[in-house]
Amino acid sequence: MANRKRSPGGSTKASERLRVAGLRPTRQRRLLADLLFQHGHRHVTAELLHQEAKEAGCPVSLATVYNALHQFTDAGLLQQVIVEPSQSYFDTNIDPHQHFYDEEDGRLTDISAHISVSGLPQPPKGTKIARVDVVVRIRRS
Amino acid sequence: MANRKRSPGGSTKASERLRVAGLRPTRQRRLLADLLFQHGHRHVTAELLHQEAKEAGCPVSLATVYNALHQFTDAGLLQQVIVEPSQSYFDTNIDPHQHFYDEEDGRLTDISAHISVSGLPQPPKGTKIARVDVVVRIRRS
DNA sequence: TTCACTGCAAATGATTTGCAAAGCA
DNA sequence: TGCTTTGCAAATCATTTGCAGTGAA
Repeated sequence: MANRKRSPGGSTKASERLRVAGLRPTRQRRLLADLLFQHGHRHVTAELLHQEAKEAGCPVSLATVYNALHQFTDAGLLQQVIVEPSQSYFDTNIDPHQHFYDEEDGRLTDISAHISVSGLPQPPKGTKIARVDVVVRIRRS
Repeated sequence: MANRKRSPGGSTKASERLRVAGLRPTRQRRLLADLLFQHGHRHVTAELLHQEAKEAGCPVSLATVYNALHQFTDAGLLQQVIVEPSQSYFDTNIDPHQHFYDEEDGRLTDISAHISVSGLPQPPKGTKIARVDVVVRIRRS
């Protein structure tokens, strides 16, 4: 590994990101942030991330992974994607966008094309639209 | 109650619907079908339907409610709506349509307006689009 | 009579929680 | 040091399953 400069507190990219988000950059959170944000956009489940941490030689408790995923989401670093009952996905792409979801292999993919949804009615009175989720469910032909 | 004609087997509307769908019209399934289809379109959870059966004076085991909901769905009488991890909703409206979902009170509403989604890209090769789900998440202002 | 269906209770799987020990500021 | 965070194990919650008893054809 190349030596990487870091200040006494451990100011890597991940630490920076965490600090900005108002989260104390602990060892576990730094590792998870690295796994999540180091290589472009990703879609992960808690189980998967937990597994990756273990494989990275830095085991983190599953409970901590759950905590971190929710803290990251609350801090606006992640977005939760709901496509299955009984399993949560977290997306490192926090811009408004849509997904392909393959029900057969449980794989989630960002749709890069710009999709427009027209004809949306007014929301019921007393409410406003918080978000419009579009999930395109696909199957092997 | 008005007296309602029924053949020996119990040919109510519900029985008919079940028979057509290829499901044996048992007492429990008839009750659940009545609760579901008697009064226009509905969105129910297993827990809610179970509760309603109990209140109707015809308690049905929760396991049976789950079985029935899935059998009805497989038979094309219901559609499953996924808006929350950890809880399944079933919709008696099986036509393609979209939903408002209020995250605060967990209420699901059909969108009656015609929504069009344009700009959908080709699905990944080897796959085809099975369904496009649109969920408009709303919040109290 | 026979095979599908139901009900119960136990099993499951994802997620959460309580609490003592460990870690960052 | 003091307050936050972690890890473990136990608790929860929705859902599923195994299996013996029940019911529809």
